[in-house]
Amino acid sequence: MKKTGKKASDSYHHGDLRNVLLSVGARLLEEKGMEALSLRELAKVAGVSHAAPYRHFSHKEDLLAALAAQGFVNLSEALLQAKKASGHDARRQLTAGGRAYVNLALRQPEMTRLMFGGVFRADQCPEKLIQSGGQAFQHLVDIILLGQKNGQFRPGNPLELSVTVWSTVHGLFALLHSGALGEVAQDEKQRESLLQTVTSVIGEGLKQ
Amino acid sequence: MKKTGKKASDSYHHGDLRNVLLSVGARLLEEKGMEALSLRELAKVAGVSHAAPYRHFSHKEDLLAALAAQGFVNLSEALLQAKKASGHDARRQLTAGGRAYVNLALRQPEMTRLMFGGVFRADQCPEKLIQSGGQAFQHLVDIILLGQKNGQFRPGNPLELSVTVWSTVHGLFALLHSGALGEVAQDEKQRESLLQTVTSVIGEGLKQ
DNA sequence: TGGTAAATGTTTCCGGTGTCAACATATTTT
DNA sequence: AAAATATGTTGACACCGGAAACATTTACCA
Repeated sequence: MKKTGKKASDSYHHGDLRNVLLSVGARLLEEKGMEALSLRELAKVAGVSHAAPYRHFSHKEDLLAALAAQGFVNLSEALLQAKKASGHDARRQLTAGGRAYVNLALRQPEMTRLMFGGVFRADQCPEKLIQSGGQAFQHLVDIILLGQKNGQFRPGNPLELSVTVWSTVHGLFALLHSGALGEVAQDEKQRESLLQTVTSVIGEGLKQ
Repeated sequence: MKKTGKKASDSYHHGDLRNVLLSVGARLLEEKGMEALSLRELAKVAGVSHAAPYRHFSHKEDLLAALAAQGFVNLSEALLQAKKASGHDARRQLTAGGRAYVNLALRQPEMTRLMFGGVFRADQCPEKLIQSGGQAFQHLVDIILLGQKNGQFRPGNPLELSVTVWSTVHGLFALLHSGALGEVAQDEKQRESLLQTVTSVIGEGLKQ
């Protein structure tokens, strides 16, 4: 077994294949879309034989799950960033987080589709995924808890309120990206106005 | 060309293949999931050769789009039904519609995933789809307009408010079905409580 | 240090899939 | 009835996910 994570010579052993597959996979995912991503092409781009990925991922869904887990980590970081930049006002944290979510999702629609698109059946969802997803969710719950302590938000089950907010923000992305909203989704200005309305409604609804 | 839509003899020509493909396709879609639905299996179940579907759908996505369009029609009907059963109170119409949406979506998750999952790229989304989707959306807009006329809902762009509501409801389904909510999604009681919270927050947020 | 077990990559093979082209048959139109 | 058109069939192709058998490199231990 290797220890140093460096690379072997140029020949038989790749040396860092798993990570390369993940990063190349993330790129191809956005480029070609979830359903068009093939392990064989991925292997070819990574410069390796078509069966090599199976040494690192037992099947395709395994690779997809690993990609999604990374996506949740990135989302988590984006939310944390937004929260930090918004002082101690829960409502401002919330709108900042919502904006960060939608922006990130629109920049990586295929990744987001993978994360929340129901690709992984709930009953056999990999543990790693649930865990990294839960961590991202926790940031939202924290905001709700802060707002309730401040008296900015209504009382009530904070988990349910968090899900409400998440639903709205994620639904907004889903509708924007599904094409169901037609031209609205394309125009930056209209999108911004829409986001404003959505956060306003949710903000008012959370007030106590 | 046939005219009567009846069936030909048992042999060469099927007589009603397009409709059969659609109905069998809808069933297989729910059973096996969107990504596992294959035209070849569909043809086999329909009792026809593997290339026959291509006489009715130019490619697989075409068949999927036709299925999704039918899904929008069904959604439209469900929303209309809910609206009719709720008198002239906009807020009651809204919660009834939301409940109808989530219930229908949970009963046909794969269909809903197909409709809103971003499978069809917005720029080349079939016209038929946009149209039938828009029709379902209109029912929601009507409710908002009614509420604004009644003074029950805040003023503002009704399209944006409609999108806000739709986002929340659809996002709730997406999260429930994605597995991101873990056990919550399985328990009928918790789900009901969640739906209650969501509609309450949205309802409050829409008040003027 | 040397030798062996484990890890990792390759080749080969299989069944299944979307799609096309060439062909066959039924239906509609003239 | 003949011709045109719609609809179904057969066969081919390239690609895919995945398993099995084989090759090579690396890690570990006596």
